[in-house]
Amino acid sequence: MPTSPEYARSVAEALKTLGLTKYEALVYVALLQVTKATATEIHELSGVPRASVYPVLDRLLQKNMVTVSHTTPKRFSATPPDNAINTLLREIEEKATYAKDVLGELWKDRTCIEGGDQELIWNILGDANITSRLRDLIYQAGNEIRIMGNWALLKDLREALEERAGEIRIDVIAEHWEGAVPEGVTVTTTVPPVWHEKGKMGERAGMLFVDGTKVMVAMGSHGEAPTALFSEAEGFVRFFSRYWDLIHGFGEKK
Amino acid sequence: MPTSPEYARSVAEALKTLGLTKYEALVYVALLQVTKATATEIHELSGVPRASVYPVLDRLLQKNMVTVSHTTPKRFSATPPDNAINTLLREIEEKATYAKDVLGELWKDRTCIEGGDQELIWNILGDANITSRLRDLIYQAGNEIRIMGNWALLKDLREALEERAGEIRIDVIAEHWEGAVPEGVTVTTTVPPVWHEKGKMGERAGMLFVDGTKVMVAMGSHGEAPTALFSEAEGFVRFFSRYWDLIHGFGEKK
DNA sequence: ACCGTGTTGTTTTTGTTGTAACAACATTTA
DNA sequence: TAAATGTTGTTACAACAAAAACAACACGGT
Repeated sequence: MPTSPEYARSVAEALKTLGLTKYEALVYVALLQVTKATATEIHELSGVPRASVYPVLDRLLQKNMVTVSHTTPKRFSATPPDNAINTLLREIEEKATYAKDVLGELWKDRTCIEGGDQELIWNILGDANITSRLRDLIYQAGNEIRIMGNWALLKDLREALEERAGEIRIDVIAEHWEGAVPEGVTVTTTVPPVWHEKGKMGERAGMLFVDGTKVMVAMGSHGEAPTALFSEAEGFVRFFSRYWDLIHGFGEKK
Repeated sequence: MPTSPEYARSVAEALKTLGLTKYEALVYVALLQVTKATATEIHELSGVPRASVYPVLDRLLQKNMVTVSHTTPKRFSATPPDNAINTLLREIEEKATYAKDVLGELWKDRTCIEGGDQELIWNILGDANITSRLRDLIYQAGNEIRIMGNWALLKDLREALEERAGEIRIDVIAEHWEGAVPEGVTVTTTVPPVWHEKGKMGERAGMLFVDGTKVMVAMGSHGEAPTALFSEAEGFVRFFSRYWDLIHGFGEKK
């Protein structure tokens, strides 16, 4: 039984995303809590069946998470978590850059299907994903950014906006702005548009124009999982562009 | 069928270490090669059974690797690999730091079993793991480093050695040294000790002393998987220390 | 009525999880 | 010294869960 309280579960979960199995996680965590142990001790400490301990330790050896001393009986010892996890992580990051390389190539010369995809409206699901997409759009903007939204949405984009502030024109419409306004950014405060009133304040809501050709709109979830829309469709862009101008008329420069 | 040749397999492998399943990888790679596609097209492109495409796309949607357009039929589009993979990676790295935190705490106050583990000799398996361990030892050295080895072993440690060069005393014994010798490092060249002659030259071989109390010896694999030994056992340390002095007598400062 | 889409089950397969049995060895006991 | 006991390391295999592969069907549009 791990002396640790509830951490056990969440840590095991974390280790699993790093590529370990449940048993591997259990054994490693158990082994961390002593300086060394025999297979049987590990079995008692971790709750993993004794017979299963051996193959598990083999795999952990390959992964450089434990070391073995060839005495009788064999003794095992955990490598310090910092080293062990960094090793795992390096492996993963390596694969990641490789995948990025190859897939990036593949993607560059993808075949352009006729019926232009620019006319479609794409959905992005999930809060984190929406923020992530907005950030990407900001970083990849060519010459102009216009963004309007509540603070819940804007606060996670400050960093990205600041970084682009020097390079391209950035206009912001917000109910308010907390902290310093970055150099090169124009902030217009105005009465809350529709999406600010809507119930829960914590929900991200707003819209982002990039280069006058792309729009992303986050609408706040109506009970469902949060969803945002992205499009380069002309009608879609024009509609929200009008809306922007309308609101902009009300606002006051800051 | 993916238009790509043999990459397909290795990329799928890489994506799996990032937490995707086989189907998820296949679908994503297929979808990358076109600007957009319906479920049926994805099925044809990827070889994944049509019925399975839907749940797979759902999961990819959650992971922000594809977007959906709610037309009839639904259209799907891959998010650019850079963004997609970074999102995956961030998730994993987050878990990793969490695990490091919690496990680091756990490890700090592990219960010290009697029969001192310092008297044991520990085995480290695998080439990468050996290098990684050597590096860790170098970074964590308190006041002195002595290292002797062939170039195959030394060349991967240059960086680590350079970093510590200013802070602590470092002595190196090598058959030769390529490139500039870092400031603060003493290199002694000498005739190749036993392990240099042994057959294959590419194999890492050598020994590392840290603070006069810890030794790690990499012996070159005799057919088996490469193995290194680590110990703080007094007899073990003394034995190799003598050996060091012996070799050192032959060498010439450089 | 027909075709393709999207959905719902069910079977097969794979890999992990869990149990049982056993040979090799060391230690104790007679 | 030899038998008895207990532990270690291995092997085989049952149980289970998740993913993969297949089959069937309701629905909407033509």
